[in-house]
Amino acid sequence: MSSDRALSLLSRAPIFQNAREDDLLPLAALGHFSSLSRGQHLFQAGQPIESLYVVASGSVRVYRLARGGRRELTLHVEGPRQLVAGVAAFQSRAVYPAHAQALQTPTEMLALPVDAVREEVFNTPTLAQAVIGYFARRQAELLGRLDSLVFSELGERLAAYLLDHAADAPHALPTNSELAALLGTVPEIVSRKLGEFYRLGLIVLERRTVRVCDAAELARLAGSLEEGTTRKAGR
Amino acid sequence: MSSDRALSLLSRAPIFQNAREDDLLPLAALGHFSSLSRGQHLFQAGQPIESLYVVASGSVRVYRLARGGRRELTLHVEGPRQLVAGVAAFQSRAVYPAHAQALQTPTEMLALPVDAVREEVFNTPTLAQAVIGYFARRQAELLGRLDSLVFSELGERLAAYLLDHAADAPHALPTNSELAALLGTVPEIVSRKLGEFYRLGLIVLERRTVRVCDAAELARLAGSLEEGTTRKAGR
DNA sequence: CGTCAACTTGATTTTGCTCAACTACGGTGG
DNA sequence: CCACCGTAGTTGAGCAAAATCAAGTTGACG
Repeated sequence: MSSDRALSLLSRAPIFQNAREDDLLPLAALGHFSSLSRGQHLFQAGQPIESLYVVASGSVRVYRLARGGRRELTLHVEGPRQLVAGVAAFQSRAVYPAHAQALQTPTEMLALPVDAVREEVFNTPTLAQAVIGYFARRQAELLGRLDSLVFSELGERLAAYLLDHAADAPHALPTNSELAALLGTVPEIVSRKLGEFYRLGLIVLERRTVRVCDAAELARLAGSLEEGTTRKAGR
Repeated sequence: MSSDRALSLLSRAPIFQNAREDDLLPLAALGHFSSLSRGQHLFQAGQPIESLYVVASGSVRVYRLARGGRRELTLHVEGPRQLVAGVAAFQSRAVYPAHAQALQTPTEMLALPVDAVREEVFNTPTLAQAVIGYFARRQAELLGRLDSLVFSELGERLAAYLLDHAADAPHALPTNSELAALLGTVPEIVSRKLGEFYRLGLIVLERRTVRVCDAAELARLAGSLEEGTTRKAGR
């Protein structure tokens, strides 16, 4: 039965990890699964908000457009058990503030009606607490994005990305366009910078799979942010 | 008695607007007021979080530093009844993620111990609801900052600022350094752009007071974001 | 084998940053 | 009352990063 699957997914989602299964039952009963293929949209910015989603399998990219679609910025990429549109669901605004698109070919999503979720969260203190913690974490992440985008230049952001994703194991790179959206730039520049890192012997590229050779040097390139935050405070 | 003042401030703070006064009493009793003069720090990034604050009078700027202090980015400017460090208080991280500094010469703050606030919020469903709503709004604002910083260039951001603050009544500009921190750039560029707008007849400047003359043209300059979001969706 | 999308690369332009000089204004103390 | 100083503002010159435009190249797939 589909609501069994919904329940088991919900109870393992980080956002609901403190809830008793009983409290999740009504939500699980209201949820329904859907499946998307790569590139399909879960929702688009400006559509009225009806559901929030939990990723069951695959992954979803949440992004915003600008300059008439010429540029895009990826806000999050969410994998299994993660929430999509979780924050938007609790805003008074009635429309999604961003686009969401499946990245893999089957990407299965559990849709939950926002009203039911809101009611359930507000009536279950442990859930409310979990949601508050989740939002706070989310905001911390966003602040990090914000100042890396404002303060550091592309080389630093790319180096940080590589360290994050390919430090230990080799890593299959997304397309340059996706990388560009993640880093807040355009594909050409990503191509150039990757080429530069390769020529410097910092990374090895083979059929879109990247391996870090000189992690220390990459860290140095990525690191100008760290220095700033290490400064000792004083009044 | 000081806790009367605390109570009246708390009960009128937007974040607590749904709470009964009874629920706020214990917080009011634990809070204490302090006074800062312009430039003094309420806290610095990296200090352990002990309190969150409600502005009683004056205003406070929350900002981050980078490049060893050469650049700064103002995240929020909060006036009376607004919260400072409200989100940070609910993160598990133990230190403030940004700096906070008084902008006016008496700036009075009510400090509340984070533990007490957390407990109170988690035990009072209406408060939890208010906090969730507040966090969601906050995140929406941050997303707006994010994409204006990533997608639009300085002229657009400055035009948007002017429309926001000086569209109707004349407006006393902050110093160029403060404006630069708000817009994510350096004072020189602000000076140049303001001069440019003046030469184009879009604004009038007189002793650091600005008045908008040609709102329509400013809106056009600020507006390249709007166009993007108006596009019709379709796949 | 043809086509399409992604990637690469070069040339050019724009934007913003940095450095440095210079001006205007508001005190302060002689 | 005036010389002095410090801060904020303005402006110019040079430079670096990134965006843009425009070819080419490669590779996957039908």
